[in-house]
Amino acid sequence: MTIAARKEREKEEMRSLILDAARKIFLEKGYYLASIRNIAEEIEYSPGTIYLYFKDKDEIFHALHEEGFRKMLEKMQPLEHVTDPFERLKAMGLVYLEFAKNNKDFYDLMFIIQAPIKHEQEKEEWQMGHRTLDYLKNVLRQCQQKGHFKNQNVEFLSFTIWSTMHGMCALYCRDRCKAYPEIEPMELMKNGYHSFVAMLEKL
Amino acid sequence: MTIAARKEREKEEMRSLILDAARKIFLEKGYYLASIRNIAEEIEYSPGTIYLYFKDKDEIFHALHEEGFRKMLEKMQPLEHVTDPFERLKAMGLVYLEFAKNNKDFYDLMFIIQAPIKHEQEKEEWQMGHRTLDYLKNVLRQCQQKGHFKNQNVEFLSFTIWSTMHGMCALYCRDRCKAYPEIEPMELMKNGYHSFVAMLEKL
DNA sequence: TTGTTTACTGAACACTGTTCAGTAGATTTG
DNA sequence: CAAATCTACTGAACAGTGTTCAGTAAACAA
Repeated sequence: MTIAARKEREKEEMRSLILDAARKIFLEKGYYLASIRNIAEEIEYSPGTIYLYFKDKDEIFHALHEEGFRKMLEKMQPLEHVTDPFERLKAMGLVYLEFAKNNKDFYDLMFIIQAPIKHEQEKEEWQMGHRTLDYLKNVLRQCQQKGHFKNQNVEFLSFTIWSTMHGMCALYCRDRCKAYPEIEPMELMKNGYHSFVAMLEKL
Repeated sequence: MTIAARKEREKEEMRSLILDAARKIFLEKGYYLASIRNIAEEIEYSPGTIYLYFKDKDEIFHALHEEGFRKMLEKMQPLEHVTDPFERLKAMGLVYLEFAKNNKDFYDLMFIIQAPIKHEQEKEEWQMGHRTLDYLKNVLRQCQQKGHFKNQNVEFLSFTIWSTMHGMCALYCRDRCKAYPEIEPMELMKNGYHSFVAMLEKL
């Protein structure tokens, strides 16, 4: 059994090796400019080898995609301990912004790049998305119980909030913040976020 | 002179022909999947011909990019006649949303896809962006004179508003509205926008 | 009619994702 | 231990990509 175990381990290690190289190349060049040959060269194997561990380029991409979501959810975990729902909502926004700042390329890969999506993968990823969105909606409902967002529909409000956060991060990732040459991108994001929180507070 | 004039005209016509085909292919497949050979086939010329009219694939892309901005600014023109600045601001948002809805692929091409940008092109496009952004900031300042947005910094507020609008459109273009399976995408956008306007009104 | 200019072609180059026959080495069997 | 099998890997091949450029045929000027 020890041999089979070792082989299993080696297989897992090889997958990691490929994924590490892929992460580097994908985050450097983006989906379309990253090539299998680049990744193969990085780990000093032939291109064909990669196909022994991943079905195609897309499967590698989606493995990284999932990794990104795990990374983000990890950062969100500690917020469970913030009891006041509005405070938790505000903290969630900051964590989101912070994640985009610290993992610019990951954010791009997770939320902006659209790689050809196979149906099986789609399901899994939507589950991830639904869970996150449901969490947001719950926080909003809790806020409503505390008197916030009177007469607001949680579905639409959650979309607005998601849009604003995503919009900021998308503009940041694609360097559109240059449109404000006088202001540091992160200062812009933080203060833009404060503007938005001010709106939420008065709503 | 008539011959030279005709040649000039023919050259212009050929450019248009290429651009028409390119628009079709680019909007169908996106930047990376659209190929010069596809475009050439569409107009029944050899691939080499296209390079007699455009420096490279990028130049074609940016010609379409510009076309998109002209299209959008055209839709914004009539809003000059809305005298109340806050009403104008609200109308601008709707026009923006409407544009993304009616020109989904164009919006994607204009605001989400990032093609390798050459420095010369960058300048022109930033001018476009700066002008639009300056216009937004001016409207916001006029709103402030009418009592809106007290104690708000126009720079940051404009970024927040831009982010929200772009966020909605980006989620729409990349089919993220599916996260709300019960709600029609455009209903989501319109109502999300109303949520946002409600916030702006109270700010 | 001859010479020149112009518009266009399509083969070539270096790249891409992906497949698959072939191989060298590790493992199992007799 | 030797022979057979099995496994992991290779790298050439295929059809595609953007781009270049020598060659050509038609339109124009002399």
